[in-house]
Amino acid sequence: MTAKQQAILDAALQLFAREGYAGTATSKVAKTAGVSEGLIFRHFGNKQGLLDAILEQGREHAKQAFAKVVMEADPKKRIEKALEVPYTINQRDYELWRLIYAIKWQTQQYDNSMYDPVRLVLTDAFKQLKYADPKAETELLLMYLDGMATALLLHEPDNKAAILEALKQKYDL
Amino acid sequence: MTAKQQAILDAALQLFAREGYAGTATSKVAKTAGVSEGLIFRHFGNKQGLLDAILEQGREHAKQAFAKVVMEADPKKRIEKALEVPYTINQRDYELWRLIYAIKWQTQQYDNSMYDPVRLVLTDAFKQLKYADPKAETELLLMYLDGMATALLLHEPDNKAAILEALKQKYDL
DNA sequence: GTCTATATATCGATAGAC
DNA sequence: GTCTATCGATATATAGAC
Repeated sequence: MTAKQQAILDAALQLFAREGYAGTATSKVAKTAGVSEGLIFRHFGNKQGLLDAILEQGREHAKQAFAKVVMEADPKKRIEKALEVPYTINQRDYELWRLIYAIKWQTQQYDNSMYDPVRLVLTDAFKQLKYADPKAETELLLMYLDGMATALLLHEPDNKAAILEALKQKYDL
Repeated sequence: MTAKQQAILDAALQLFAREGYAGTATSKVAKTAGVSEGLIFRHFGNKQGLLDAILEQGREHAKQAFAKVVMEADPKKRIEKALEVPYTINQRDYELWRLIYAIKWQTQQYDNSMYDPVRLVLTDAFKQLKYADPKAETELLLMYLDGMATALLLHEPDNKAAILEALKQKYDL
């Protein structure tokens, strides 16, 4: 990975996240990165290849974010760690996450199976804690995470901590 | 509103929702609607005007969806009605909502103040019910709604009803 | 209101030199 | 690895006839 390659990725991430994938011209990516337009195609094949390279980094981030949840043995602590996941996202990765969230609304590019390992361990936790419908509880919790992440990425509420507290209370945490 | 005008709006909504605003050519909208391309610009000025016309309809839908929540006098019933809002969306309006949700990730086009009247009445409800932090509870509930709407629009979970039940339980409903 | 024809700019992508 | 130059296709938008 050369410096110019990384510059292209950085510029593309920033522009794709802010103005959309289709809304961003490769010429603009090149100009922002300070490289020639041809270089983009030399390194990434085509525009889609450039997006794929960025999203691949994103998948790694997601895996890392949920690793602590999956590894937690205690069911109660596992749920608590899951609720905290959106808050563990580093601010400097926000643009990457905004792109991921924007892309999922684009044509059938949404891969929901990514969260299946998390589903498994959460359902198990709710089962151990004798919840009436562990599967429904899991989906509900994932929905909350989605809503919370959306709020953080789009309008950063000023009472973040209080919201998390109110949520934890609903799970007796 | 002539028949062809409506045909343009219908085609644009479908295509913008499925392939994105920037990703959809006006020529494709014209072809799908069965009209000439020039007619689009005659009626809507430019491509952005076409999008605005669609989103204006969307704002009306949103207002209608939350009307029953705002009008409910009983605080407990008000919260219940709010939780049910995503389920009241008609399936044939899904494309419109998908477009709205996709657009909100595009450059600062997100207008969060739209929900301010709902915020007001929900905070009031939580206050009446003696919740510890009514404002945090309101934001939390709105996040739930966002996550739930996302789930319904993107992958329609098979246990919708059970999820709503699990959620209602958390508010003693 | 609607269509055909066209202007003009920009798009993604390639070729070839260094 | 990187740049310059350029291609053909397609984009938004306009003009003028009916």
